[in-house]
Amino acid sequence: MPEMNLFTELRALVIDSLTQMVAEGVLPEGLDFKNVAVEPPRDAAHGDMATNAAMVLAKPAKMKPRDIADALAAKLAADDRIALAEVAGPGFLNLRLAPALWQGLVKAVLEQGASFGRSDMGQGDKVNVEYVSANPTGPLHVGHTRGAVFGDALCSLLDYAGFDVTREYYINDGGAQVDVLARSVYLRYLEAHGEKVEFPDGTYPGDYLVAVGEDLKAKVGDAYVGKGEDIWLDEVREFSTEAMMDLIRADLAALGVEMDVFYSEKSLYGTGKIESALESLENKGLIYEGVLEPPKGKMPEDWEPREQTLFKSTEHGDDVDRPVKKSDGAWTYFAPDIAYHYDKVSRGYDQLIDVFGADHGGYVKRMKAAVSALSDGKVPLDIKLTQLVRLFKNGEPFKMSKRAGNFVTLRDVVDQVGAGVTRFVMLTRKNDAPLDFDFDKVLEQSKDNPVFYVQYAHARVCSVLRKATEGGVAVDDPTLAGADLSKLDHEAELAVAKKLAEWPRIVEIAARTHEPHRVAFYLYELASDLHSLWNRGNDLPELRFLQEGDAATSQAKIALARSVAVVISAGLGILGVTPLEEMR
RNA sequence: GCACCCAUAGCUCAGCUGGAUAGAGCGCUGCCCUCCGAAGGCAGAGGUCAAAGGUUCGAAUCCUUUUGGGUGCGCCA
Repeated sequence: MPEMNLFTELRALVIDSLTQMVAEGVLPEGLDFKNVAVEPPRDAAHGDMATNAAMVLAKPAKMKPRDIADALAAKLAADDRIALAEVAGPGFLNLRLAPALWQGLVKAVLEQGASFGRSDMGQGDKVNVEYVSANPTGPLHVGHTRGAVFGDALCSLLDYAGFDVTREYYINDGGAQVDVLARSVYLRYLEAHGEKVEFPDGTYPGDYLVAVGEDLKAKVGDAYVGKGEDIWLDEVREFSTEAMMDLIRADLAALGVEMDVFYSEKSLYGTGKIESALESLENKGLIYEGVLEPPKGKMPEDWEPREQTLFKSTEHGDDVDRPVKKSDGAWTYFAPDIAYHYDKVSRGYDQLIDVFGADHGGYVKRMKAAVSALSDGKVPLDIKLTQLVRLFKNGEPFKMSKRAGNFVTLRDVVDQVGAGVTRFVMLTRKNDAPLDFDFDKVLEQSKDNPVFYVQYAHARVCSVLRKATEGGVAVDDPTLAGADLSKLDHEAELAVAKKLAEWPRIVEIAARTHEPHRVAFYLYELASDLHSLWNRGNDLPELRFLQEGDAATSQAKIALARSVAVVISAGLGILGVTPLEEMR
């Protein structure tokens, strides 16, 4: 496959050179090169890339770092890709690369287009990412929105990095909350029949159920009026959860999120799935009857010791063992969760990822313990927690009472600022850090608004392409890729190429750490570099992308600009944001 | 009480497998532009990376303890 990751390419060169040095007797046999890194130095004055090889190997080779570095530098300098190799500091080897390498990189971007930066690190491994999984009791709110955006971007990122990804939603349709939903809908149904109803505590008073009550009336007429729960509960529950899932699917669609699998919790009951999952644990000797100690320091008021069926999760890293059956013999919520993850493991995934809200942090250990036990430690489960979203409007906290049922919904946000802006902003913070979302600021057209700044860079490039075309200069990608890129020799231009070179590396780091926000930050930096070059064109006309009357030079410079747009477009694609071609 | 997450510039936050003089935006200070390649540009000041120990050639990053904040803690999902 076509790869243009200069960092891995250069690392391979360094390793080759070290291997040669071993063969020549300069270095002793049996060295481990695993920790040898080739990275961009923090300070550009230190060159284009730096390697720590000499320092890492000094101890095992029983040599001075300086001596290793000198020998390695001499070897590397012989390669025509290396313009300069010099030893610095405690033993760093700083490399300056030949301009042709950077020019070749621009060409590679244009040739590979959207797949420049794709990685095969995933090796086609099957990954299941469960996200959103909101209770089917109402529309999605802002908290869900962050989880949805994060999970979806993570999936795209993993796909881009060569994993085989399944996007999955777990429908909590098996617990008491769907009974509450059913009763709430029933009240709306009575209301649709002209009855005056009140919503007691413990029901959902939200307006969004009015239409569901009316739909129910349209379907069954007055068949349930004046009847007891035993008559209507099952039917109404099913009718209502389906209605809610339709609502949720539509919410997700508005955000541009499409799931591959919706997995029903209810389907685990009465089908033997929970039983067989627990049997699997039982066979490993991890199920027993016992009494838990009360939590210290926070004694529940109605605590009394009870014997329960427990999962020995402490054997797999949990703090205490967890009950899987209530004292009345019914399953706890944890039991279907175990069965669900057992099912995921059984479906042959190499890796599982769960995206939860931060308020579920307490379940991380027990879920990991369960998956570890169920898969005999073979399937890793990573759980990503998304922190709160704090809403603002014009710098003022934007509060709504959830109790009243008028919480801020995903729709509220998307309708006001658009799906693209919503998605990008939700990814401008690490998943485990709280996020401030200001309805006004995210639409601001200025440098401190990353969404705008990145889109603006893309739009600017498109504008140049349009102008060039108007001026009769061919700017299709094949033509640009074939341009004389040796004309790109200005330090300011090479700086942009160097930033482009980081893209494949960013993809791999972000994919490995499961942190899509790194893509958003990188795009901001790339956009910033483009704007910086653009601005320098104000003072130095020779840095302008369009060179009047010189098609060849224009094409070389536009090739660089176009490369930036290609990478921005690819990056935004991962984030699920559509790049803009103009912003007037 | 216990567990998990967090603590980086005045503010909001990045910071890769541990790597060199810790970065960005805002704000502040100074200079420049009034162009239409636009929704400003350039430069500067600003840091005990919460504290203390430890590991290491090297720590914001890993380990331990402490302080301060958030979340959660048997029959709610």
